Amino acid sequence: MSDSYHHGNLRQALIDAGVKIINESGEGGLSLRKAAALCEVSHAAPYAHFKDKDELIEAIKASVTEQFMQKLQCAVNGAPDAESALISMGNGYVAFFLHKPDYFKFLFGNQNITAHLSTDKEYEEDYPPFKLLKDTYLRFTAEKKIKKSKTEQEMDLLKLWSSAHGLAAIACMSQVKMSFDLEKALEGGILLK
Amino acid sequence: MSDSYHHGNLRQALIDAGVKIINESGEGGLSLRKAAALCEVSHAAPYAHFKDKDELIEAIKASVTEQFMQKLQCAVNGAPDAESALISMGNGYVAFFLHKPDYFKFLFGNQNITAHLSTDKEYEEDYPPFKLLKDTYLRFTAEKKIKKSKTEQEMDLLKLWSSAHGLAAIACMSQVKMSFDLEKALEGGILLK
DNA sequence: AAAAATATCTTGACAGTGTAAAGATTGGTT
DNA sequence: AACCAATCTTTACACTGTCAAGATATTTTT
Repeated sequence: MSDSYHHGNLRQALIDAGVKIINESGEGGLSLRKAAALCEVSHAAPYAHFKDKDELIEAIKASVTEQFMQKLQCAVNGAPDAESALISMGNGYVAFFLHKPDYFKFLFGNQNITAHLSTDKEYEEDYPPFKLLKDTYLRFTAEKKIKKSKTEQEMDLLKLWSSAHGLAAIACMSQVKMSFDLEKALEGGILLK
Repeated sequence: MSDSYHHGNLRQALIDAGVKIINESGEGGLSLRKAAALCEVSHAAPYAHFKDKDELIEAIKASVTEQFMQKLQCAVNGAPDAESALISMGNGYVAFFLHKPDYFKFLFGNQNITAHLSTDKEYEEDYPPFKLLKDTYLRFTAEKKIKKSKTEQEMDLLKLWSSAHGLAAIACMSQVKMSFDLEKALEGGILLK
């Protein structure tokens, strides 16, 4: 808390600095030393809180993923039933990155994410957005009393996830010219017919 | 051709060295100096052929994209009609990266690709794989005598592309556990029902 | 409350990186 | 034969991640 030697909460400050740098100059502009400088701290100070540059990047990703999850959770919570929750979650998935393309590149640029398509096991270690998708999907099949084999369920999940993710990828990573407004098209149901 | 000072074909040798490095250690292991060392040339020699590291990377991407296009073109050429060409192109799209996940990360990790969804304009500058998709799709609508509005066509293209791309992304960038064989599922028609 | 242990931060150093400038070597052109 | 442009080397610099050693503050122990 004292202003001189100890920062007080350098760990979180470094994460916030990282998010700021990514918003301003993308992942390419992110360096340990710049983040440290933003926190007015020496270039080696981060090593008291992170083993690696990678470990800082992981923490920044977790922070951005929290924002992402908030948006997805909102979309799910605002839906009257599981079916429309699935749809508005997909729309929220794409819309989030449509407004923050740099976040997409940062999160998925070279990162590995853990996901278990299987629906009959523990999957607490799943990538949180995927876990939410799985839960919502299972709620959907329950509400609609849909009976599907395990493999069919897994394929449904894979299709749901990859269609939303693919649309976000194309929209964020490519210079796509189109005559329609993608955000409006989402509401119109381009994702899930 | 002489062994001493001039390399002979350093430009292509650097590109090949880059591809090799990416296959062995991913994009993270790629540096100008390592590529130069592989060609047994000084660390500044690449600057006679490439303005930037980025320019070398672009050239490497073009080389990998050629391989990719070859696979897609094969898939299209081997199909009896445009409809099955569309399907087998999508399968080839995913299968290519399923065998070379590092290529996916390298090509789409942080890169921008140009694509014009509009079907009634010149689009020679489009990303070649997308151009092939667009051509095949137009051939398909012609064969089936399908009449669609411009917007509908663009949305079809976007859906086709993003579903294949999304599936490849999920398969390559994530540690997904599934109980079925994705490659078999592709042949079974998971992509285009 | 004093002392010891720990967490946090600074300084200095090193190898690896991209890139620029200046000079050496070569092949092709006139 | 003389010149020119292309190609390559050498040298240098700023920036990066990381480590080691030491300084300072906080917490724990006695």
